[in-house]
Amino acid sequence: MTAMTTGNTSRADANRRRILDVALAELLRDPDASMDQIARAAGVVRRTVYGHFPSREALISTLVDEAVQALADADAAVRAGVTDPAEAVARSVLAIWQTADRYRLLIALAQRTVTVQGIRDRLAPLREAKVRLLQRGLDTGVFHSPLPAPALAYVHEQMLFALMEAVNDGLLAAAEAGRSATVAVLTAAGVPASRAMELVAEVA
Amino acid sequence: MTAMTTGNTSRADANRRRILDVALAELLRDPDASMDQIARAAGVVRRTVYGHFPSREALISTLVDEAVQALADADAAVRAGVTDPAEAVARSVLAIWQTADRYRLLIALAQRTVTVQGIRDRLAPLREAKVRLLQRGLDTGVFHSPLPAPALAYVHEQMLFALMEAVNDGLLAAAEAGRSATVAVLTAAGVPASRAMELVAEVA
DNA sequence: GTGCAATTGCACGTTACTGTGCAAGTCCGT
DNA sequence: ACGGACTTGCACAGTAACGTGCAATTGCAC
Repeated sequence: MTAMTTGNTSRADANRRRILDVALAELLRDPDASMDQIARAAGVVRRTVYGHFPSREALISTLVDEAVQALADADAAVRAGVTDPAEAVARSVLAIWQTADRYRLLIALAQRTVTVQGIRDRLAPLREAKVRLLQRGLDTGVFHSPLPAPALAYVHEQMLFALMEAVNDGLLAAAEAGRSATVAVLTAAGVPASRAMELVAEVA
Repeated sequence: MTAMTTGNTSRADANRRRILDVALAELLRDPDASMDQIARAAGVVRRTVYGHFPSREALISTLVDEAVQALADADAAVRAGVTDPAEAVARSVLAIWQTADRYRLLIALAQRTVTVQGIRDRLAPLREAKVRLLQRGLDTGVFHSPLPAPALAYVHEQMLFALMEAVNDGLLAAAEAGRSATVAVLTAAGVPASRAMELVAEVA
């Protein structure tokens, strides 16, 4: 197991990649999944995982980094000069939905975790941007809610969580899920269902 | 430690009660809280907890039973001959909000848990009732959503979760939280914000 | 104030997981 | 078919938690 630190052989890279993918799935299913569970699920022995990641912490940290990156990218795509808050939210939700699993991991870990110090911190910029967006919508009367913007942001986060769960449990068709989720989120922000559907049709 | 099984002395009862209360709080904070953490938080030694509950499993199970009971009671109060689905939902949310912590424990444990077999089962009747209620609202046009009733039920659950979190984090005034939450949930079901506020004012 | 239940303190045995070391494989490019 | 990167298998030490037994102690109730 000596090397692997230089890691440039394709075989090792493929394994590393598979371990990360499987780890994401396993940790989603059970946030306390052991290294052995993850390794076996990846078709590899525990010892091999330690060849790629020095510790469980490091593995999860890598996962979190990738997730934050994916989210930031998705978010950047939204910020492309959209002025209407409702449209911005619509685009944002649709974008996030694409990286649903990673988003979900982040939220799940950020909710309750001493595990990786600073998930909340790394998510903070995104959260704040979202809050500002919602605030603007509330101020301009595009959104209507008795909730302050930060609370509404929490609600949106958890709604997406709920809808991913619903897809997992077969309660919601995966094909339609993204659009449904977007309409649901807009509706929760007080946008009339009719207007929400218009927007989604227009954006998607 | 011999006895305690007969448990009728007030001291033991008080301890048992306190352990349960503290355990609820600790498990809410960290679903993986150890028996030692719980015991210490309850101002008691680990060994004493085992005097009251034969196992961690049993302790949690008791907590779940109490929570389900509290929820069922709250739900029963709602079913008192209310025909309008929107009003029923409003009453339901307000009632559940009263037992927020317990509800939250249930959802948190039910989401991810091999721990106690059958939390989902024990919650199933309540979930189904909720789904039927939502379905009726969708059918009669009181609610509007692209989501099927079961998915909407998930969303409502998670919304409450998010709002409790928001209260915890000081983003939402505790005094107003119940009413705000109710309006938010109704809004998410596609009830216009104005109508939702009317309803809440009327019910509360 | 005394008695008995309840609590404590401590010492176990058990299980499960993490992270590491090392020797023996296995796979792939060349 | 050779060599080196990668993987496996196994063994190990360290840690943390569960659940239990027992003797000593505390504190209510009467």
